[in-house]
Amino acid sequence: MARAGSTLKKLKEEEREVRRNLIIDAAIRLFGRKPFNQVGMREIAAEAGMSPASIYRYFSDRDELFVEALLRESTTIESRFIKIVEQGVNSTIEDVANNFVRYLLEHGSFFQMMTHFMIDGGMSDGAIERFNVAERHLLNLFDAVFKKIGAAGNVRLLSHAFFAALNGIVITFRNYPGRTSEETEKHVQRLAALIATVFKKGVS
Amino acid sequence: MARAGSTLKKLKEEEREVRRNLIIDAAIRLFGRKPFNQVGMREIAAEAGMSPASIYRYFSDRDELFVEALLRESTTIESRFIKIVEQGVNSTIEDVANNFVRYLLEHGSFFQMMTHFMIDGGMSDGAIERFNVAERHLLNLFDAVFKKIGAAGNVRLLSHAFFAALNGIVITFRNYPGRTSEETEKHVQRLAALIATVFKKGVS
DNA sequence: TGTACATCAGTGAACGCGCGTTCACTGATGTAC
DNA sequence: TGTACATCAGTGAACGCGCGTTCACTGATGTAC
Repeated sequence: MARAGSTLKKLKEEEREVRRNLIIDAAIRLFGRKPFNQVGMREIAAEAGMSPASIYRYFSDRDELFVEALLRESTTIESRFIKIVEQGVNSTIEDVANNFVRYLLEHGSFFQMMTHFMIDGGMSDGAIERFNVAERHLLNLFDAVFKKIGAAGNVRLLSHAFFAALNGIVITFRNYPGRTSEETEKHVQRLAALIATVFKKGVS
Repeated sequence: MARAGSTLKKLKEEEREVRRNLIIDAAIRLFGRKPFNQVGMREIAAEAGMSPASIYRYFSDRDELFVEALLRESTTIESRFIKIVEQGVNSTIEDVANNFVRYLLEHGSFFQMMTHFMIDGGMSDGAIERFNVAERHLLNLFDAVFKKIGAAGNVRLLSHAFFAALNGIVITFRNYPGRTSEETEKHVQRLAALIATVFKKGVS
């Protein structure tokens, strides 16, 4: 009895988790389509196929949902780069730069949430800490790449500059007026390649 | 009579221009203190010492005021860098990088408006064009600096990358949690100096 | 197996608030004769 | 110079809307005996 009961309880919890993820997925999909502060609870609910009130069965408020979404995407990008850097045999700076900006361009959701966090701020302390953990993991990977090419001096500082420069490229030229999205992508990748080259030549 | 009349009319117009500028000044001051979308018309009115309704005697709507404010700051930064680059005898890449990030850190207003424009978009076509003119002037100055140090290849592409990298540094580390504003400033300037060095070594 | 009760996910409608903006009015200044 | 009228900047109060969030309820599922 107790066994059966606890199994059912577990199933219930799992189902609940599935629902929760459905909502996060819906939010992430919408952030990929439009700016952060133009995505409302009603729209997320519609995208997830439920009523706005239902979301509040799973998240205490808007911020909690957004933080979960950001953290989920942070984990995704982190594991993607672990593969690229640690498992890839020829993971050059160019590869990393190219993959990073491609990720930002493709995952508009992550981009929107990250920049909103950086510029407007206002996240809870716990959320900030969790986001920073992911960011630090990414920086560790960058460190490894710079060490591999024999960079001199403070490697972490290089990673900071590299990370920030790539962010800046995407932020500055992602919405450049009068360009098609193909042109934008191409330009951003050219600039990312340039940054990679300049860093490669400049740090040794 | 006609002369006196037109003089008075002119004075009226000048006075009107002064009032208009008071409002823009107030808006810019507020953008320096808090994120873009947390500055409302009521607050701007209070800062300018008038009623919210009065603002609409000078600007047709919120967007028009914000665009004027952004363009004003764009002109300011432009003339500041014309001085630094063209008149300064020793205007190295390092100087430009340092001045640029310092400007962004000090003029939170320009930073807020620029990033809002880049990330959220949604400005009128005319405003975009005017903003781009200012941006292009800045890039021309960067071009001149790169030419001076004998950069090879596509100089404008270098300027794009340099501009974007510096933007990225400020955006990424301006709000870094757990740091005082002095530490932040120092870190940003260190990274800007690093970017300048890397570019200097990497482009020749 | 059947019945009475408890639990809880889901929801349409409403609440409360803040925002950009407009309305209807006042009062000061300029103009005409 | 005095008087009647026009213009227009300025404004307190209100409008209308959209948002995050909560309420009060329904109905399905699980539990006890």
